[in-house]
Amino acid sequence: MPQVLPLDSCEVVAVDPDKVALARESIPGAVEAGTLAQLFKLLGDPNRTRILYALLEAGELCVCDLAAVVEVPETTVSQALRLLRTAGVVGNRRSGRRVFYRLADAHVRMLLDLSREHTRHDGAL
Amino acid sequence: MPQVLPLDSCEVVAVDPDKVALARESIPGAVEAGTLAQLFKLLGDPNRTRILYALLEAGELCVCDLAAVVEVPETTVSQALRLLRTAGVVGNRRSGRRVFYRLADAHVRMLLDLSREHTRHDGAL
DNA sequence: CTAACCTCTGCACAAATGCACATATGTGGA
DNA sequence: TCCACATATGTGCATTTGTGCAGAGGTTAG
Repeated sequence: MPQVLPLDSCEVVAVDPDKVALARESIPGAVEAGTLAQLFKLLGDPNRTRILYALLEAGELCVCDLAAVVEVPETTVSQALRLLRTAGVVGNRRSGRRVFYRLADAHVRMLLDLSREHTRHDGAL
Repeated sequence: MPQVLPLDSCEVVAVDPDKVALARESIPGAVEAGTLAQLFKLLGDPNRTRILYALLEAGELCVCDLAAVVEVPETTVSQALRLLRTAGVVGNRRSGRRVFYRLADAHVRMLLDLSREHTRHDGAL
């Protein structure tokens, strides 16, 4: 029967040791997983979600217009944009007193498209 | 949770009324945004993230092997899988005492691929 | 049938998160 | 210069979320 070993012993009794070993090497490490999770967490709030889809549709919007689209106070929008900006999900451009925001890159756009298609195709959740 | 304000307080002074009106019609409503956010929120935890990438690599794994790959207690894995299962992100198959989990559909797989590529391409965050 | 095993679930506590208020920064016009 | 406007930031509170423990299904072997 399996021998009791320190933590890393999990794989000794693995049902499918090959897959386990392979997966262990391939999956994101703690750091990369943290980064990925951070990204997803940012998308995991209805307000931020709607802000991003608004930018996906409109291309570029200032804070006050975003607030109008999403129907939340400008403060909330600004807060959300700060997080998204810090994470590199959106970029901004200053024009006079206003600051216009846009999606950062094509990956984000594809991500949003895919996700919406997913939730529509099979009503996940 | 999102909060809805009286309408007139926001949209009257829109800078770009056309875009605002267009975006307002196109973006996910409260319900769809909630569903999307829920999906992203599920991916927004390092443990769940690694579980999903493990399934992406290995194709199918039982709970105990997943615990070995991700290096967390089986209880934690089981909890995570319950959430993912409920949301339709993963599916499962029973074989004897074991339950094997897999990614639910191609959308999820593409989502994971895209995301990892994104965080690698430009070190987002 | 009983025992051993794998997985699932409810409960409780610690930690993280979003929101709104008040206030600060920065910009353009009188 | 001073004021009005657009956006940004810091703080506090209410809520949510993740995790581990203990015990409950459900399944196979003896």
